[in-house]
Amino acid sequence: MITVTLPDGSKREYAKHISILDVAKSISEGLARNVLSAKVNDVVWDVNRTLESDCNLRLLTWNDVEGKETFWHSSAHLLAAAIEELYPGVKFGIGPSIEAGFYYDIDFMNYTISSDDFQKIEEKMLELSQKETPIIRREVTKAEALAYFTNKGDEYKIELIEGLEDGTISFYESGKFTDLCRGPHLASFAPIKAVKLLNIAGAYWRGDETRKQLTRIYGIAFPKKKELDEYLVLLEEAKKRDHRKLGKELELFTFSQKVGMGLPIWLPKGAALRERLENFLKKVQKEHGYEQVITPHIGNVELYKTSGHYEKYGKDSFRPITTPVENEAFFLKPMNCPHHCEIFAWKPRSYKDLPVRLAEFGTVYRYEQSGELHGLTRVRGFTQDDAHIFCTPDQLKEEFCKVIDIVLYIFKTLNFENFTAQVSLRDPENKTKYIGSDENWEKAERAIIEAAQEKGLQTVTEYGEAAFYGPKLDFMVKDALGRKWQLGTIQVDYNLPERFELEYIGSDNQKYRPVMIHRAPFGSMERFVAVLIEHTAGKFPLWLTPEQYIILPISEKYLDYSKKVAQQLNNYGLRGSIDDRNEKTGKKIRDAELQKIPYMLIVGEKEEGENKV
RNA sequence: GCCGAUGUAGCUCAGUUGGCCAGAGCAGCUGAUUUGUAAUCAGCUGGUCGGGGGUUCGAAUCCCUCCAUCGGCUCCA
Repeated sequence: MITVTLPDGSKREYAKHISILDVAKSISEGLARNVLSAKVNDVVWDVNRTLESDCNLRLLTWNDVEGKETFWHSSAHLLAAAIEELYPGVKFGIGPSIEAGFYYDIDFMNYTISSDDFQKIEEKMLELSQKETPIIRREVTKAEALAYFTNKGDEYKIELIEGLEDGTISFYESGKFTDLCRGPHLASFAPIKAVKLLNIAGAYWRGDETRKQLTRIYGIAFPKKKELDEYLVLLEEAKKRDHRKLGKELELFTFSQKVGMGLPIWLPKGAALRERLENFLKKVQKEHGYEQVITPHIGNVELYKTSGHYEKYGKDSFRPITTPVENEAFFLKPMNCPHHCEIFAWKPRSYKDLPVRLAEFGTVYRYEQSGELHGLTRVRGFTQDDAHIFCTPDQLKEEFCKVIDIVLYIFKTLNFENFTAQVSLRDPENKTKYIGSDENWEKAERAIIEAAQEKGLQTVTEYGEAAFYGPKLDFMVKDALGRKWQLGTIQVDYNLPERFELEYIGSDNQKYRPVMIHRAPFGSMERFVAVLIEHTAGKFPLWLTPEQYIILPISEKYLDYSKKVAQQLNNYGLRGSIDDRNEKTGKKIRDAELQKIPYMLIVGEKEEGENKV
C-alpha cells in the first residue's frame, strides 16, 4: 500500500501501481472526467502513469495553469498528428505549449502551406480527437530513439535526441503519430473539442538565425466550443485597443513612407499628450534632485569608440555622417550616456557634489531591422526619458532604490498594475558578449538584486537579457495582444565611468571612480504612449487627455456664447474646443464620443439665458 | 535581415473565372436646414487599383521585381 497526500492535507491509501486516473475516480467521477494531468511531488505527470510510492498528489484540471499547459501541449501533438496525415513526409521540430495556446515548428519540405489550409488541418485535428485516440507514454533507450527517427528521416528529432541523456528519453504515441517528448500529456486527444489555428510564421530552428527556418503554426484549443468562441471575441476586442489603430483614430501619431519607416510623426494631439507626460516626469525628477541637460543629436565617432558602443554596434548602426574634411565622422546619437559622461567630466567633482543626476529627454536613432518595426513600440527614432546618476559606491543602493520609487510612483499614478519586474543578468554561457570585469559585474548584479529586495519587489530573473555593459532591472508590461514590452529600466554601470575615466575627489583628497546608474522610467516616450493607449483603450486620464472638453452649441446661434464659455475655461488652463459645425446635436455627441473626449458641454437657448452649460 | 500574408479614394471596404469611362459608406467641398443628447437632406470633388517591368487584342485581376504594412522568427545600446 502507498499513502497519497492530497492538497487539503488528507491522506488516502491505495494499492501500489495505481494509476493517477484511478485515484481521481476514487475521489469522484466528475473529477476523473476533468483531470488533465497531475502534480506528483511537484512534478507534472500524465494521468495514465502509476504511483509506486508515497507521494503528494495534486490533480490538475482546466482551472490550473499546469492543466492548461498539458492540454495545449497535447494539442500541439494533435496538430502534428493531423499534419503528418495530411502532408506525409514532413519533419517536425518542437511543439510546446505557450502562455495562450501552442505551436509546432515543422519543416514542410516541398509542400507549400498558408493560412488557407488551416480549416482543413483543424478539421483533421477534430476528426482525430473525436476518435478519442489514446496518448501513450513509452520510455525508450537513446539507441532505440535514434533508430526510430533515423528510419523516419527526421534530422531535427535526431539532433534533439543527441542532446539527451540515455535513460531519460520518452516517446508519446497517439495513433499513427509518435513523437519524442518529455510530456506530460493528456490520456487521449478526446478532451480537445475546439481548436483554432491562429497564424503561421517562420521560425529559425533552435532560435538560431544561421540555421534553417521552419514553419511555425500557432493555435489555441479548448475543452468546449463556447470557450473558444469567447476567446476569439476577446481577441477581437483586444485588437480594438491596438495603439496603431487608436493612434490613427484619435489623431495622435502617424508614419510616412517619405519620412521613413519606423520614424514616428507626432500629430498635435499626440504631441500634447506626450508633452504632459514629459512635464509630469520633469516635475517628479526635479523633486528628486535631477537637473535637466541638453546634448546634441550627433556625436563624434570617437565618443562611441570610448564608450564601447562603436565596437559593439558600429556595424549594425546607421552609417556615420562624414564631413567634407577628411577623417571626421559623426554618428546620429543612438544613446545619451556618453554625452552625459562628458558632462560629468566637464569639471572636477567633489564627493560633496555627488550624486550628480543628469536628465534629458534625449531623442536617439537606432537602426532596427525592418522586420522588427512595430507601431510606436519598436521604432528607429525615439525619445528616451533618460537620466544618468553618478554616485559613490556607498550611495549606489540608496540611489537605485530612489529610482525604483520613481518608477513605481509613475506606474501607480497611471494605474499600471500588471507589470513584471525583471532582473536581467548576463548569459553565463556567453560572457564574451559583455564588457567589463567579472568583479564589477558581480557587484552590479548584487546591487540590483539587493535594491529590488529592499523595495519588496517580486522579480523574475532572466539570463542573457543584460545590456552589454551591465545588468538591468526592467519593468515589463504586456500590450493588448499579450506581447511583452520593456518600459522602465534601471541599470548599474561600472564600465562607462572607467572608459571615460570619470573621477571625483574624496574627503581624503584622493581620486575615486563614481558608479553610474542609467535609468528611464518610461523607457521611451513612444513605447510608453503606445502602452498607455492600449492600457486605457484611448480613454486617457483627464489630466493627460489632449482634449478635456468640447463645447457643442445646439445651433450656430449660440456660437458667440460658446466662445465666451471657451474663453473662461481656457482662463482656468483647461484644454478643449468648440464643435462649430452645422450639424445636429446627436451627431456632435457621437463624434465627441468616438474621439473619447471626457466632457461635452452643450449650450443652447436655455444655457445662454442662465449663463450655464 | 528571414518565413508567410496583405496593399483599390484621406479612412473602412466591394470589385465574380482577365472584358464597357473602377464602385459604396464615412470624411472633404457646395447648398438647403438652425437643429436639445450616439449619424438631417441633396449635389459635387476625389483613385496611373503600392512603384516598375512583363504576358495579352485587352490587366485592379495572371507572371517577375522592388517598396511598404501585418503576423511571427532573429535582434533590441
